Amino acid sequence: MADTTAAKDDLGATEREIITTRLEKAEALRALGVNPYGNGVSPRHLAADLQARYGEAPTEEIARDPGAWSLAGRVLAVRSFGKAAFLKVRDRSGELQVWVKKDKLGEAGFERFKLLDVGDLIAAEGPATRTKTGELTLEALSFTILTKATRPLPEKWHGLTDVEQRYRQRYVDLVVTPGVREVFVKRAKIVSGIRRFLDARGYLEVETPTLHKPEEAGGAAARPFETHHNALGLDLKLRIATELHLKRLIVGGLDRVYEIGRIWRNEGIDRRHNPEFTSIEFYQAYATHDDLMTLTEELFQALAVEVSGGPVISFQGQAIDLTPPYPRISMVLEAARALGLSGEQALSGAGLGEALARAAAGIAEKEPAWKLSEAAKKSPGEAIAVAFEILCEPKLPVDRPAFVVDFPLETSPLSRRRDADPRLVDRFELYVAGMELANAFSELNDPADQRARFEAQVKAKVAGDDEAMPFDEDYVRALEHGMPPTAGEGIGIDRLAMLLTDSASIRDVILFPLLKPQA
RNA sequence: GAGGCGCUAGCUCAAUGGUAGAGCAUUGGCCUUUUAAGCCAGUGGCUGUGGGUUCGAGUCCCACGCGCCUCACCA
Repeated sequence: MADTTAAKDDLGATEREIITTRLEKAEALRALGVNPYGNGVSPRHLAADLQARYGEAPTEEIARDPGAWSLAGRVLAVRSFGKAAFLKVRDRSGELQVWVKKDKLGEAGFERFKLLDVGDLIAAEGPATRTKTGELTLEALSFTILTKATRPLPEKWHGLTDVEQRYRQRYVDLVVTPGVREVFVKRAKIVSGIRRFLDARGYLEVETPTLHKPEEAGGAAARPFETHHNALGLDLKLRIATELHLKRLIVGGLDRVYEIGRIWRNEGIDRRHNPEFTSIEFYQAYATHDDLMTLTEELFQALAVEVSGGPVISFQGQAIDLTPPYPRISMVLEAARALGLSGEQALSGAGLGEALARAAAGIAEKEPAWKLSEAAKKSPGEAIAVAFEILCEPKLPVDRPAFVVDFPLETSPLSRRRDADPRLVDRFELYVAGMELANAFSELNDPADQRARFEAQVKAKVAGDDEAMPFDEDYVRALEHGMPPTAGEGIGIDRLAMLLTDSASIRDVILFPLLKPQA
């Protein structure tokens, strides 16, 4: 019977009544010879085709054109007049009004039409016309309900505003919330734009393992998800970065490689973090981190133009100009200056402890003050990084991106040492709108140095740093075969999508963000 | 993990501690140029869950669940 499906579910009386009624309509359609879940209908046109064909053409011109247009899509609104109705229909290209009239459809056709509900998927065919109000409209000579929607859509004016439901039922969100579809179209453009950009520069797209043996799960400071392969009896981790495998390919002579792929990090969830996210990492042999700054500027400008229509974007009310060049801001010098020291003093640790204590005393909030004073116990390089984060990061430019350069060695276990100052590495991070969007460096290719850095990581891990990297012996072996001088970069695709779609939360650029199960 | 805010009909929202309401949707009636169509008449509720205070709880208290924001961790 029609209501068995509805009765099984945990529904309120109103919703059950709606579903029951719609199931009865589906049965009524069957009785009239219409399969409420039919197929085999392929529309020959899109809503956008009619707009493109007629544009602002006057009514008389459209009337001269006998064109039989054929559309299919979801009915989003119905304005019914008894023997005629106007439907708002949407397909993947846009929306178009469909005008259904009893005298055009005939008695039988109109009986079938009367079983329509908002939300149903339909196909219609007929000539175009312009209504009295000037709206381009398809006048249906034939009309079919293709798929019966048995659940009601949210209210037509306010739509779905409960963000929890929007994320849990993204299929509804995409139907009723304006702009959601556009965000994901833009996200797709960003990814394809990056591919085109790198492909044009001779890069090869590759895929590396996402299941890592425990010793492989490095390339970043993060805690991994753990899993298990039954047949091999092998504990595995989901990758936290693609870095170490991609650089093995540089050793292998592929020279320019990139991978766009999913990364998993077993950490907190907030506006800028989802446990699984998408990164692009690319590596270019015979390039330096300076080369990558230029390349990054070109890429970001190109993507802004492609996705937003110009280099100046608007993010959360702030105009941001992505036109190169972006300022380079020295982590060491800025942190030192904020502490009242010279860069040399900060790096050598001279007066650093006192300066950190002074700075901590000058901060009202407890947490950052505590972090600053704790930093005095760390190495100068680590202390500089902490001081920069607390004292300088909030002061980075807001109306344009900024490269942070001059990273201390201790914070960068895979980066190449600077020839001019071995306490620093050739590394930069790109900050836009307060978000870290990219991280890049000239790669460390000295296997002995890499071995020492891994050993330091292992020591840190033993000392309690559960984000320190494991010792990847095979990666050192690869370096021993010789990796050409190389620069590499990673970009967070989700954050880039946030930036270019003006989205405040990473959940707004991930189709199905991770949420706790409902009670 | 900590703090703040929220959870009422399918959806969007009301309701001094005193009979849970409206709009949309839905159902029935009228209507062949509407744009959140209109007019008339109906239906629809375990107020997130569980305790407590009270003569009486959507409202006050406690616990729990889910979400959002801020912070911590992090990209």
